[in-house]
Amino acid sequence: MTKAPRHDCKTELKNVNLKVTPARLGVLQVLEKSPKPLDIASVTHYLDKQQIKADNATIFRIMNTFADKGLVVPVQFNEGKFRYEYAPLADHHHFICENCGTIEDISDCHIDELEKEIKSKKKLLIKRHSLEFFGLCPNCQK
Amino acid sequence: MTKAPRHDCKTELKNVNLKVTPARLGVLQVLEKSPKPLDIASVTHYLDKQQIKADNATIFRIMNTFADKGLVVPVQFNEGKFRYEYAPLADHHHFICENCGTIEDISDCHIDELEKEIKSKKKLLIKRHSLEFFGLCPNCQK
DNA sequence: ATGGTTGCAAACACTTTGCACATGA
DNA sequence: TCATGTGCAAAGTGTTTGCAACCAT
Repeated sequence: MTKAPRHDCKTELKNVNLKVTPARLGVLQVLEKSPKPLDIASVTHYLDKQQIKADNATIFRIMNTFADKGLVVPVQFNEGKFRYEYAPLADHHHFICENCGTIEDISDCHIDELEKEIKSKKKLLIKRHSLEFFGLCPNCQK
Repeated sequence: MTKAPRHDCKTELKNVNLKVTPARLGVLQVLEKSPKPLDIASVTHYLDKQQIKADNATIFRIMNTFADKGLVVPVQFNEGKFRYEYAPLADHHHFICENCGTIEDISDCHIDELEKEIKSKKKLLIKRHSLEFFGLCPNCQK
């Protein structure tokens, strides 16, 4: 699998015809370094800490733009809100603790084979899938 | 002792210690007969047609109660709202057309094996999972 | 009789939008 | 410069909640 150049968010933005602004850079950076999908509140908090001033509406707009451009993937964990995951990191799945909300990565899912099977059976064009597991993490089982 | 019919909604409600009311019966009925998860608006619409008067807040409350009791499973298809599926029908998966919103059932997913694998590797207690495929249905590919 | 249910309205959380101003290329 | 991006405030959804009245058991 190919990896994007590591520290070049600017190029990444230019590649998809987006102007480089502080808010966009900040959002892209935090998403790239986050091991789990982030909600808007978390992104806002990160930008605050970085002294990057950005309205909530702007962050929503940025996320929607990024999603359109394929930079991020919106996901929902039955929380009633969206989270966003940096697209190149999005080819794995998640376990969500129903008690404390901890999110853990799950990989090694051979869904691809399943997708092929479905494609051949029905005439569906599958672009992506989401697979989440819900339950209790080790701590919350006690 | 008279034997209850198989799909007796009243009995189903009593079994989980819920009082039998017109709204609850209506909600349970429409969920049982629906081939796909329904959002609140659809349920409201159905109740209207059946001349069952019920406030939106009541329907939300009923859904949450049903979810607590395990009668229904809330699901999200990245639409920004919840849908609800009658639990006994919920052991399959879905394909959602990103263009027209059509929902199609997908079955024959052997995720169970995967779950076992994960359980043995990590100390996670998995209670359920959700698997959705997104893409274009036959009509929208044209 | 009484506790569980509901209607209503208000509050909430999340997300979108209109418009004027600011900014990157 | 000029199209694009942003801040602000307002509005739009979806969902929850407080409280009084209501109703199933």
